[in-house]
Amino acid sequence: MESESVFEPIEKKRLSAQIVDQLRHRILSGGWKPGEKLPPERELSRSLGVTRVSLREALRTLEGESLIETRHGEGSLVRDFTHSAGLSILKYLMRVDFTQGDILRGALELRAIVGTELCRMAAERATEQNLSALDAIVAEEERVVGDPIAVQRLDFAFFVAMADASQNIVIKLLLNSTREIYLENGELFAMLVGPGEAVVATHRAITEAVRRRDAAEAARLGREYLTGGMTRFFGEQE
Amino acid sequence: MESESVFEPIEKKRLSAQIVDQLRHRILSGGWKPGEKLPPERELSRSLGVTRVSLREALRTLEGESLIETRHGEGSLVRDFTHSAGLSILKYLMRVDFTQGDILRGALELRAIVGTELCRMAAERATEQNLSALDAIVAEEERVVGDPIAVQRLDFAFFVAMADASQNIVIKLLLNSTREIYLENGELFAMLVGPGEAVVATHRAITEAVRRRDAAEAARLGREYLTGGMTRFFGEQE
DNA sequence: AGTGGCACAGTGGTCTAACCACCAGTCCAC
DNA sequence: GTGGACTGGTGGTTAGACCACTGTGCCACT
Repeated sequence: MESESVFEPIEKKRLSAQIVDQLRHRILSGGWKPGEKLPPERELSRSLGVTRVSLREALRTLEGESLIETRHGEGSLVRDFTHSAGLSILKYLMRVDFTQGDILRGALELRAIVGTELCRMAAERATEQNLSALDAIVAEEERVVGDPIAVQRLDFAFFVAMADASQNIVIKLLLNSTREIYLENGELFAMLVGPGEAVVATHRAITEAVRRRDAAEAARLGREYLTGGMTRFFGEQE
Repeated sequence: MESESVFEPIEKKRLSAQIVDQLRHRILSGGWKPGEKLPPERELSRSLGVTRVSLREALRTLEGESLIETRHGEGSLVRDFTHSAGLSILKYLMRVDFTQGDILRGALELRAIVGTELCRMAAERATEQNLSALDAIVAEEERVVGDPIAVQRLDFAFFVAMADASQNIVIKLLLNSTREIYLENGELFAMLVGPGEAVVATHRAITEAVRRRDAAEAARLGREYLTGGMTRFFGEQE
């Protein structure tokens, strides 16, 4: 869709965003442990070389991610993200090497589970419009089949379209949570899904199964497709 | 575990949190449409009767939820949450009646899908420690079996313990995203899961299947349990 | 000894008022 | 027509002050 520029965009980030990055990394990597208190805002802002205003904007973001909890008159506590945080932190968790394998494996497992049933639901409920959207994506994939990254991006678009077809907005939200992970790790996922030709063939087969309302076949194809990468990557799956 | 007080806790909320509630509701209910620009900060803060500082803290939270996007020199845009937001907004989306049925149905479908496979994975991977945790929850359930809300809370705890047993932290994060929904809608879910005795019986059966490493049976029990409520609520499932 | 009231120090919450930085449109000089 | 300067509108950041809440310890009273 969009053309790719040769140049990297210049990164300009708000102070608060930079602070968030720094503090979040510290929390996720265990530099601050659950239950521990952050330094007082006045002190922390001084150490960071910013004003309390900027720091506080950052704290609101971290609070939104359930990584900390701020209490008036007491201070800010680090929460146990394994118990409090949602999928929004997955992206950052994968950057903190630290058991990265486990996290990737877990993500792929969830992807396979949900993706399989997604195919089933799409086959049961897709409208003509949904089918057209799927067709359009497959056609576009055929056009760029030689470019692994382009195919991998369309692979994500294909599943978003399937989520639309499933008429289940909750699954769409779940997919949204994973979009950036998918797009930021183009090479990794390009390897996982295999050669472009195979991807397109599978997508076409799934689309046809959906068109025939053959839920069982759609689910079978989806499952095979989604577990294939895991097997290729981790060896034998359990 | 914790004893229940007779009194409701006094609600004290930060200004920024109140602003977030108000703006988020406006976005999710369609009062501001995707692509639309929010009023300038100076103007919006004046309308709300707060300073820019408080407003900006609120905007950082909304940005973290991917409901808006703020650009230096331009303004803040409303994003299309169906395309950008993650599961964190599900809780609020359910409060905006507006197709509430669809959202609940979607959430229950996802719950059934993931829960079923969760049972399978737990059976394949649970440690002795995981099994003890499951036993403890079932025992506690037996103690409070007459109190539907208490049972419903333990139902959630049971699935968290199952997620621990699955050794899949990504699914744990997914569960975290739904915790508040579960706890805030005690009566609804208490009705969905059925009478306490049945809940406990199922949990015990699942625990035993996990102990025997009988993945197929665990999955079957889980599936039956999780789709039961949907059928009861929505009538025949597809 | 137990109770309630009070003062104090530490910390988050909010406000004010500037000024800096970026963006888009306009107009002008070359 | 191309590049540069100007300008108005908007977000980003700063500084410093003051308000509000929490926990602690002391004290007076019972």
